[in-house]
Amino acid sequence: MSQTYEPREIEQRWQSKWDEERTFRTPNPGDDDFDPSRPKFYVLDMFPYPSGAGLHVGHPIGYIGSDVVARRARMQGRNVLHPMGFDAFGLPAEQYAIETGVHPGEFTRDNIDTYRRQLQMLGLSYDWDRELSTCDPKYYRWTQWIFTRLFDRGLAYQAEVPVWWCEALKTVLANEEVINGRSERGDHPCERKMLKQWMLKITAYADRLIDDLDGVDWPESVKTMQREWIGRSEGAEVDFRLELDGADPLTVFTTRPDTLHGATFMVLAPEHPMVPELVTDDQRGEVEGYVQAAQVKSDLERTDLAKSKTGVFTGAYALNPLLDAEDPAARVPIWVADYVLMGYGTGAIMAVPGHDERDHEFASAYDIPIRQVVAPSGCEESSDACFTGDGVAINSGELDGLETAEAKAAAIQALSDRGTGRPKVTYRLRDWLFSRQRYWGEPFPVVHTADGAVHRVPDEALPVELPEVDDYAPAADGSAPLARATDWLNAQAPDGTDAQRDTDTMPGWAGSCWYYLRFMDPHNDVAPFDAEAQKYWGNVDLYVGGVEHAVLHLLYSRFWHKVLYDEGIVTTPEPFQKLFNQGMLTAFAYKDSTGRLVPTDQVDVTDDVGVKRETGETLEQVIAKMSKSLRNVVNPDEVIEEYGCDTFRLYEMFMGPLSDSKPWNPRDVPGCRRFLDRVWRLFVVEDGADPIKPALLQDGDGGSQTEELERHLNRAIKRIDDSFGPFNFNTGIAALMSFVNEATKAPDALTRSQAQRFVLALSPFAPHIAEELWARLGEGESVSRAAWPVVDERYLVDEEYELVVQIRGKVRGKAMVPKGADNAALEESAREAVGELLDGQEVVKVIVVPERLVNFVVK
RNA sequence: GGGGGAGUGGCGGAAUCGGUAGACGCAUCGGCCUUAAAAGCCGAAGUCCGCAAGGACGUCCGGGUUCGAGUCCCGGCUCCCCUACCA
Repeated sequence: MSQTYEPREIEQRWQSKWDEERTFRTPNPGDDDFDPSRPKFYVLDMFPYPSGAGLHVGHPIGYIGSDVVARRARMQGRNVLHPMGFDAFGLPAEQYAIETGVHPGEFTRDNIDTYRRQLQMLGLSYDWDRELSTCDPKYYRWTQWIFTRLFDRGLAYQAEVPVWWCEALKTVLANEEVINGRSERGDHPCERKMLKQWMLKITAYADRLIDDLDGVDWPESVKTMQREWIGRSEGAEVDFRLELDGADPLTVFTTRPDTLHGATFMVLAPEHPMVPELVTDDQRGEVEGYVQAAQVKSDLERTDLAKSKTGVFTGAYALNPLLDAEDPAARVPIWVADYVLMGYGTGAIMAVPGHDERDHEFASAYDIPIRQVVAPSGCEESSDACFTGDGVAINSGELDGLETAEAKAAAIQALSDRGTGRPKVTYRLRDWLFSRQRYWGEPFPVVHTADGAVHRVPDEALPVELPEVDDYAPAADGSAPLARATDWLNAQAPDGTDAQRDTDTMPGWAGSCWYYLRFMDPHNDVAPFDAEAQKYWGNVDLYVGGVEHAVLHLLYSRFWHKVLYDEGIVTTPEPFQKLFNQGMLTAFAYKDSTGRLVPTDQVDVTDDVGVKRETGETLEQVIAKMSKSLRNVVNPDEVIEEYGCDTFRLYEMFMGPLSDSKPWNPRDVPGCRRFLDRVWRLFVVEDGADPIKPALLQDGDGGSQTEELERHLNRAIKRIDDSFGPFNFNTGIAALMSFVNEATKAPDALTRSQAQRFVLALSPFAPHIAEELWARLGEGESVSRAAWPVVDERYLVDEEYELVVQIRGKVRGKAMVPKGADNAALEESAREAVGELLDGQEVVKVIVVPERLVNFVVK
């Protein structure tokens, strides 16, 4: 029998064994084999949406990283929860269903099978007994259950709101799903419409969502994005009385009440409800035309493309509440302009062109007066320029001389006294639009009675299962597919009266809001999860995923988690203690002289130079995202087929720090395979008959070379350990490579103990070859449950080291010196090392840094 | 416009505290092995000058601090990611 390294055979054999023996099964509190003395560790990947295309090599880089962490934690004696599941409701499956008539559930199931197969091929140590899928009624029963808790608390409500309507998708989309007026999925145009929708009151949690970020170990950039997304801003609401009999005052929001005296006009959003009421007859035609034009403009046109601001005068005037009505400055004209958005604040502003860039731009365009009311500190001059910073109030009556902060407070006080204003905190965050007129999602667990009341479905009647329909497409009028499931539609309210089910479904984000909790107890059919299990597992210790979820998923999950915390069913205020974002995996692409990217399959690459096959033109190598159009997408199946899964895992970890974005280079992959070949040959004589070198089956203590190897091994394990902090496994793997290089040069010096510790240190990265060598070393237990090797500090220090000798900071010599030598001895050795180079030089100063260098400073 | 990150050989990337720049891997070149090739093993290799010994220059650019700067400070350039009229 040949003893060559055959990764495919080894990997398949061990994967089957792990599967059969449930090697990575994680017991819960209460299970027979649960050991409460071990500390818990919950490592979670952001679970994937299983698309039809399968995984590409960029997908698993985070999964491999978290798997490496999970495997080491297990070897360090922790109870490791490391599960995987699928985010399975959502638009792509439904679009596919509409196009093909295939049930989205069937399509999704097939995709999940592909994903599961691909994930299992990677040798990831998941506890597959805990696998879940958000479209499974056993799962979404509890998603609905949580929704009813939100409903009971008044956090879920229906309202007529302006929403993004996507005609192509025939559904509403959340603000976040619309980018520049086009749908994020599919890039279809979208428009604003008023529709009755389910909303979740996430704004009630805005402050807690900001404040509790302080307690989690997340990248600062993600915390910043969340804070900015919530966008808390403090200021005041100010009421402007209109010069119009019987009209309600016009309320605006401002963060700068101190600049109220500088308000020379006001602006309403085109959608503002008071526009038709206050516009004068003279101006009506022009205003209506403008409002209509704004309505059909996409957001893209209203923002990006519109470099200059536009607007029209309504003919109406309002009165500044801080000024005497007789004061001519109190009378401010009201304009309509689309740079003011209905969705923020009150949809109306007081415009202070002296101290706001946008207002300044508008005033300049329409010749509106600019009044300076804040002077930069220490400078009494005022100018026509726009000053947006803090300073001292001027031209502001009673506020004059006050610093900006004081002036704000004084202005708010003055307004409050007059009953024309009040302090106000506004958030950029809107309530969460939570319904879709689609089929493939969780039905709402509510029924509507004829009297217009909404009743939530009692717990025991959950889940409200999705009915079968024969057409998944929304109707042309925008009514949901579920409206056609007539039998299903008719239900009863809890008191027995006739009722209708809700025909909307929840958005794709719903299921992912709490899946990390279900993993703690995924088969529970009397509760979303057992209280004991949740208490033990707590929150996620390490959550690994892409930065693209920095706001939406992570914000929504945090919101639901806090609601569950208030319900008393989770014990931590935050769901994810530490967050880590893996970098994006890119690929090389090639640009021709016109700067166009050439599809990779039309490029020949030799010696890192790309040449366009047809024309022979030399191309410039650049780094680009992997994309279908560039044909530079690499499929993991092929890499694993050619080199093996251990090589694939090792390469992905060896490329660079896990958080960095870096290019996949197919030419580098064989280097990692070569390393594993060398590892193998260190243990196994390939053309021999023994499964392992016989010397490795006995304890031995070797000679001086063994001692030297021991240093290398301890250094390598130290670097591996260190790499788990910053997730730069590339440095740890490099140290393992160095060890193998040394051991290969002295093959007889390697002892059994060293061989074992090396295999253990390698095992998180290349678990299959590690299991195989571990077994061949005669060990019966899986390497994944063996104890992680401990560094022996004594081997990290050398008794002799190389002292660098510099003259004026330039390296001029080296000397081997014993550790612990005193400064005088070091200087003496240094003088010897540089010899005559110091002759005739005047040494002004000698810098001695023990363990490092000696530097002679000469004139 | 705002926020975040990054610029080191032909390429991916190393370099605890300011202390030998380029670990490890790829590609390249040489040697050994072989009838030959592949594989493997051993070795060279930042750039420039030099036969060599050796020297000069080198971490995006320009200044500064220091005995000594990839690392610290000031100014500028380039690239990537996110975000975008939020009053």
